[in-house]
Amino acid sequence: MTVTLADVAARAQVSPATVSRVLNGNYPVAAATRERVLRAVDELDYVLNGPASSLAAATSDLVGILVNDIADPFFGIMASAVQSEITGPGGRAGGERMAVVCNTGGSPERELTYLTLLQRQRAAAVVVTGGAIEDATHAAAIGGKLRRLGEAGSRVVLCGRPPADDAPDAVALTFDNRGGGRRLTDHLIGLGHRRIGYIAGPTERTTTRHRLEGHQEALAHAGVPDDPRLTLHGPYDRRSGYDATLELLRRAPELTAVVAANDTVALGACAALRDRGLSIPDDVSVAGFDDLPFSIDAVPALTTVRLPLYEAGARAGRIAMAREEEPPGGIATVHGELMVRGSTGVPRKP
Amino acid sequence: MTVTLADVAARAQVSPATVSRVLNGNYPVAAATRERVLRAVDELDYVLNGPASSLAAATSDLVGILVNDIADPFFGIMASAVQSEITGPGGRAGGERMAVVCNTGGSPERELTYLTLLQRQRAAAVVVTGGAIEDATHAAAIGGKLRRLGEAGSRVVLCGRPPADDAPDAVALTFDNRGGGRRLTDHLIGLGHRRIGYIAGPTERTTTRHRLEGHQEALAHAGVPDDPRLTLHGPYDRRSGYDATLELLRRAPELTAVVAANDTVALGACAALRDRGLSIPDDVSVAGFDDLPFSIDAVPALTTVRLPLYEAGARAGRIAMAREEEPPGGIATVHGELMVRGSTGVPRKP
DNA sequence: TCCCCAATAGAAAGCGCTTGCTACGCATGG
DNA sequence: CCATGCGTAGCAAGCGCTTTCTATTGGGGA
Repeated sequence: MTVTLADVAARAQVSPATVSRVLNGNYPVAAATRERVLRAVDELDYVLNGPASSLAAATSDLVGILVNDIADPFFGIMASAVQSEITGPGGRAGGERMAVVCNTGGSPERELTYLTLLQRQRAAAVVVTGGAIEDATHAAAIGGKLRRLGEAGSRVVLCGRPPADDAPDAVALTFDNRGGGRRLTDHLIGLGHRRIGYIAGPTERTTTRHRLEGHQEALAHAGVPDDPRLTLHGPYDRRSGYDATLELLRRAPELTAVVAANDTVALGACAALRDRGLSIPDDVSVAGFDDLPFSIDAVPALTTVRLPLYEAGARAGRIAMAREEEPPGGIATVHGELMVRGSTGVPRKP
Repeated sequence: MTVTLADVAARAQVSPATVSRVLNGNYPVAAATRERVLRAVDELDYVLNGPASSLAAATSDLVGILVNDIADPFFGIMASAVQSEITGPGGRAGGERMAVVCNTGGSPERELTYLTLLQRQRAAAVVVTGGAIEDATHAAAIGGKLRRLGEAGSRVVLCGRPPADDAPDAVALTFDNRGGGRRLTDHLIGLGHRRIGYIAGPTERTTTRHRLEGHQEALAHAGVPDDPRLTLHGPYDRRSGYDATLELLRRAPELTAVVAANDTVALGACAALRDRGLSIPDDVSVAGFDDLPFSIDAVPALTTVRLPLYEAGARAGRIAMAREEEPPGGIATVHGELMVRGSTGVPRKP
């Protein structure tokens, strides 16, 4: 029914071995023979059987990319970058690799499930994006899985996630969330803000904690008291920003600035302020994090910390494909850049 | 080195066949035996070899999702929806399926390459999103590929793309782009607009053509002359909206409304208008298409046509998994909903 | 009591490919 | 003129799993 290597071999009057070698191009085959084989492939419309090939060769062309949420451009951009780098020469059988983008929803269980699935597929490499869950049990489970993946021959790269203790051979490209958070709040304090609300991400995530720590570091450095009532946690979505802003306004009407966990949350914060009739930045300044594409189109444009998501993803992809050297020690820090725009300004209130 | 089925079998004191049956759960195995096998699996930390399994069973757990651009939420949302539906019970070996999100960049060549790769992997199903290229050669090539995929046992579902002539068995969930475009421009005409600029997407794409046709239909219906100088083509990005708006303003300063090919383009249009000191909607109304999450946060909020991307993707996923019946004739039209918001209003100009 | 069938486990034949090793030429050098 | 060696091609042994067919039970109806 389906055309197999043997059919092609028969048609080209060579052995299956020769056909395989022509297709993989890693063994000398006389030009005339190759020609004949290629013609037969074409005439029969032959398509290699991936599973059979992977089984025999004990490797596959699959590259896994774990993301928390594909629908979120934060992850979409990284995934797109990884993907753009993993395709190309160097692969077996056609040189094309396939990216498997796996949506974990941020759940460690699903993360684990997908890692097992990738291990099952003998993935050539795995890129894990997004912050880690801060739970010893989960961290150990995932770290162990990553280690075993590495041992089984998959290259493991963490992108935007701190190094995993249990997977020492995994390369980590870590975002400097703490430093970015620090600079953002430094900027606000520099403008004169003293009462600053902070809408953090979900608890128990490294990203959330690091950004918040940067914020607190800035407050401490400037001698501004850190009122715990001004820090709220919530998911990384617009709604959370909206609700939290309303709550902050209730708790501290004298607030002059709101720092959001990321740009999406910041957009929600802006909407809440507008609905309350407050002007940005005259009444309240707003700052985000990530600098996603839409942030510049907010009105006023959002002050934020730009994370080079595409560049980081591309680098992760290259490292995963061994086309770029690993950073020394397997760890590199990716810094963000403060983008000062219209949404932050000097506080008008006394 | 790596643990195999045979190792598990040895440890559980059963035959490999039994282990396989326990894992696949499609053959009666006594509870005690199953128990013993499962324990051995656990103790040995066994992970099934996917390629071997796929080879022997002649099917795989992979589901391909083709998108033009993962970084674009339009596709991200659909991909995420498809993914959420393909996972779950009914699958072999653990019941987990893997979504392979493939970034085609809108190029028919890459589309073809990925389809071949999926065929190679014996994908269980393939969901193709996004508009088709209107080129007879490419359409035939892709249609033929889809047909062969179908013949090889993969279920093929088109999501947001018109039916492919060459792949009659592919299910198609088509967006009513023409109707949406029609309603959008009807709305503007109803407000009193007569000079309406249209920033279309790239030429030769069904999506572009259909939306534009809807616009023209509305103009014709209202007896408004269709000035070809007011229609510009460009990619589906912000930049295109920005540049095209400037150009439209140059060509027709008396313009009172701009319809953009999608929300991202509309955001660019808004930015251009703001930079020109024009107010929205008093000087110029702006409308988008898709209703992506950020559209409501534009200032003023964007009038647009909401496409139920998540619902459509989810449905495509279910159909791909044969968990939902195919629409009659294999074709269903998904309608958009006009969302009237602040970015459109009665024209102020005479 | 005996036979037959349902329930369960095993043996073994592949699935389609890769690859180490072997075999065959033919040109070259001693 | 024969030994040497390089350049190609073929043989055949798996890779690890699934699944058909067969074997072995134990139990219930006749």
